[in-house]
Amino acid sequence: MLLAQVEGFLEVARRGNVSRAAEAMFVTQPTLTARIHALERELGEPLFARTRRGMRLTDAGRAFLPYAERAMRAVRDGRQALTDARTASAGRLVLGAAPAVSTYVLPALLQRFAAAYPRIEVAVRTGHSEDVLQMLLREEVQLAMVRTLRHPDIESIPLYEEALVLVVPPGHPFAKRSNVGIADVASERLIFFDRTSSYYELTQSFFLSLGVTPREVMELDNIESAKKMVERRLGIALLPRTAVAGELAAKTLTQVAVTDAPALSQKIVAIRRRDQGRPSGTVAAFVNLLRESDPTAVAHLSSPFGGGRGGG
Amino acid sequence: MLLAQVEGFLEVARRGNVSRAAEAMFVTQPTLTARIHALERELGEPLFARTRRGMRLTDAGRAFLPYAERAMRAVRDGRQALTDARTASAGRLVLGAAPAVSTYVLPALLQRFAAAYPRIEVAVRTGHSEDVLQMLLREEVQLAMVRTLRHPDIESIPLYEEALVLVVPPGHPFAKRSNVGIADVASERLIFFDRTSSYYELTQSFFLSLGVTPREVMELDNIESAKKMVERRLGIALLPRTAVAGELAAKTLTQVAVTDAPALSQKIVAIRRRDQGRPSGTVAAFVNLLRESDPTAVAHLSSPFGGGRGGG
DNA sequence: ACGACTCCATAGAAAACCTCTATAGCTAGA
DNA sequence: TCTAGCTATAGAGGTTTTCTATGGAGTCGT
Repeated sequence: MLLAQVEGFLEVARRGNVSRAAEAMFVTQPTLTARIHALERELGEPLFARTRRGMRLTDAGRAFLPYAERAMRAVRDGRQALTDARTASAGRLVLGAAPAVSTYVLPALLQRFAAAYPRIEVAVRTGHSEDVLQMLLREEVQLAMVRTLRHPDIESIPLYEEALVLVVPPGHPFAKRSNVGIADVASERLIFFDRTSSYYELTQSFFLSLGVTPREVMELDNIESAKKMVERRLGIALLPRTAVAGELAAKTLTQVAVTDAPALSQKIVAIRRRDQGRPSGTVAAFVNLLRESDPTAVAHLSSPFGGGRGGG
Repeated sequence: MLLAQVEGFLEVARRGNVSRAAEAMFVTQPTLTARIHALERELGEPLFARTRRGMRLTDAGRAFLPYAERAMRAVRDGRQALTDARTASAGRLVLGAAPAVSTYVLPALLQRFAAAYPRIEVAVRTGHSEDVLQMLLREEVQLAMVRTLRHPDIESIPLYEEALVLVVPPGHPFAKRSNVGIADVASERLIFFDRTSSYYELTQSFFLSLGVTPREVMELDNIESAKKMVERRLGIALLPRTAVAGELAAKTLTQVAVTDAPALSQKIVAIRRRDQGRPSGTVAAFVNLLRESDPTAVAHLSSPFGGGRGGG
């Protein structure tokens, strides 16, 4: 069965006249007649009753009609869906993101994205970078924003460098001192978050590499809680710059520079399955927005502590 | 776009491998490759990313996939619908019927029909014969059961002859007399039904042709009410035999033969649009049932008064 | 009643398309 | 380096499709 036959069937059914239908379809009447005949032969039943006035649907034709319409509509909609996806005017985008990205970076990005592409439906799956990588490999997400990872089947786009900054409650002694060293930090009550997260590993090895052993006071499984703990003066913490931007601005937390330690930061990248071909449609639209956002929404989130600026 | 291309797309998407998909579709690999290429060219976008291991859907391909499936399903279901209709194993049958047919003849018929073809959905539109004819011409019904009508665009199948019989309440003087003449009838209180119905016209001209003028007592717009009136001894009536079969059996009404008048009856036919081609599927199934029913369910409804027996 | 008109069906030739076999190109893995 | 497994390509052959031209049937108007 050919779609041209189905389409011809619909056109003839609509107009009750082969000649007009043929004209409308830009073919000759014998061509369309042949298509109808072929379709009837294949279906084993006349779809039209031939009358003096033209073609009328038989009961069989009437029974087939809704299915023919459905098939043509499916094809038409499929074409439209591709056009939409190509122009990114509609479609669906499924993103994966590490928790810090999901909570502190994506909202602003998605706000801009939704404004630019209102008809694209966006879904976000949050998880630790390694878990998100697995989602990507299983094709549960199309694009993921995580810390730098290595895997043969993915390719990465550098996004930005996220600094871990030392935050203390307002009025904390460190806030007034001009010189805070890593040894000072290690002797304070420290608040860490999420032992299963890469941040934990990163911060631990940071201290170890500097020859100091932090005095752990508290470990929480999410950044929000850690911030609250610092605000309640239960300790100080090294937290992602993006996660404390609001509190720093509101002066409910104070950032303290550590003078004798290198910048502590982590590269955030967008990753994608290498075998997925060129990013197309919705993904491409989002990636473009990421690039554009770099000097603005994302760049200003880069910390003066680590100072890094994401590649583009 | 060809359905073969869409089908090939689905098969390749399912298996992730052109060669296997080709094998499954009983074509060679280059053929299927060509189909995929043609589809991609027509849609203006690669649907697959070619990898070492085979073919993976691109985002575009994934976007198109549900539509392709929908289209193929529509075609498959359409084929099935035609098969069902041909074997009358499923489908829809829309009948038109005159009130007396709809109320007194169809129930038994449809009961048998539903038993024979349980998956056929039946709808009945009731109206006066002329109205039902219009429905048929407007293709709102596929087949109609009405009194004999003449119209160039319809063809008729004789069904049965429906007699109008004289019914009186039990214990009525007529019930005991061996000889009731038309003059006797005309002098009784008569109950008619529905001036807009053909029955009214028929009964009126019946009396007129016999030179008697009936004394009309009551006119009702439906047969059920007329029967009730007779049962309450408000008069006697000429009613369709099929409509009083139950009451006669239950002896709540008594049939009286009129000795000096010809049979009064009306031919009931099934009509169909002439330009609809051979009755197919559900309609054919119903027509066959009508024919089979003639000696049984329908024939016994023919009245000993009129005595007519529908043609077949 | 006749002729023009409209409609679908058919014939035959030309063109387009599809499908095949054979083979190339590429990559991964032994 | 060689083999295996994948898709892409080339070119021939054959089927299919499409066209123009015409037939045949019936309707409508004069």
